[in-house]
Amino acid sequence: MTTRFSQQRERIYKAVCASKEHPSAQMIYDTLRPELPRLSLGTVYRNLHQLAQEGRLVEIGGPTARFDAVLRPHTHIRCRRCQRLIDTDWPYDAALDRAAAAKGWSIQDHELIFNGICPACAEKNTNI
Amino acid sequence: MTTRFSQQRERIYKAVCASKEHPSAQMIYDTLRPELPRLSLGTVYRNLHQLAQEGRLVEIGGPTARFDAVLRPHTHIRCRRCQRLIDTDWPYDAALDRAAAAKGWSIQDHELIFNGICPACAEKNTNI
DNA sequence: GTGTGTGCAAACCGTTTGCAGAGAG
DNA sequence: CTCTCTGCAAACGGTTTGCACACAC
Repeated sequence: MTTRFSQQRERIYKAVCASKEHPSAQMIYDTLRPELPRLSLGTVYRNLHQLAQEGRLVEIGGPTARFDAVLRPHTHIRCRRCQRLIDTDWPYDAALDRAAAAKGWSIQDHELIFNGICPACAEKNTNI
Repeated sequence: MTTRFSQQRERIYKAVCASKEHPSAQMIYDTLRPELPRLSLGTVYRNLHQLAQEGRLVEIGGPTARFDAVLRPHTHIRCRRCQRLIDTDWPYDAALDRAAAAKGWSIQDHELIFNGICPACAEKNTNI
């Protein structure tokens, strides 16, 4: 039951912190593999979930999960072309949660994700 | 290239419209199977995507995709226990999109999903 | 008749899990 | 020594795809 220290867990945590883009499990795996050649993807998933459960990371839902070391609630922008996911400085509005707590639902939080095209993709590909 | 009429596509579209909860591909398949015993899940997926591309449906992202026949932008509440997904009457704030169009991103829209526990689940299971 | 749509099954991709062995305490 | 964590590989669930046939036009 007690959580022990593990080299892999710390490396995974640091990799999430170091990444500007909120990485997926696969991205972390790819990043760490050169340094930890025996690392397995299962270990990455297990540790990400444990870190999320401990509250050291936040999991951002989606077709493929992304992880975020910024714990304060905030909002994201996602690029529809390259799937890049970054923070907005648009503030998380806790008033929304209070207001939405109608209908008998108990609201815990909300996810606000803006969809669009990032500058890099817009430049690369003018049409379509 | 031209889109032809298909019995299945219309049934799938009507099934999404008829469902109060925003159904997943599997839900639609289960709903229609009794009436169309030869329907295949692949057909459901293909038609949902085509309907979304034609703008007759909207796809709501998530670990498993959900589909919505309400085209006007609006927001959702999701139950963390039973995964039920319903509409909020909380208005979609287009001002957010305009405001977020900083940093050179071209914002198309946003997804605002409240997470919480629905009344039914709250009643069933007081703890955990 | 031409070509899109369908059913079926296999493939695919992200994620989870069972197991035996390695490593932390 | 105990018990958690790891690597590996198999399994899993949602989704996509290749193929031959059916059906709309």
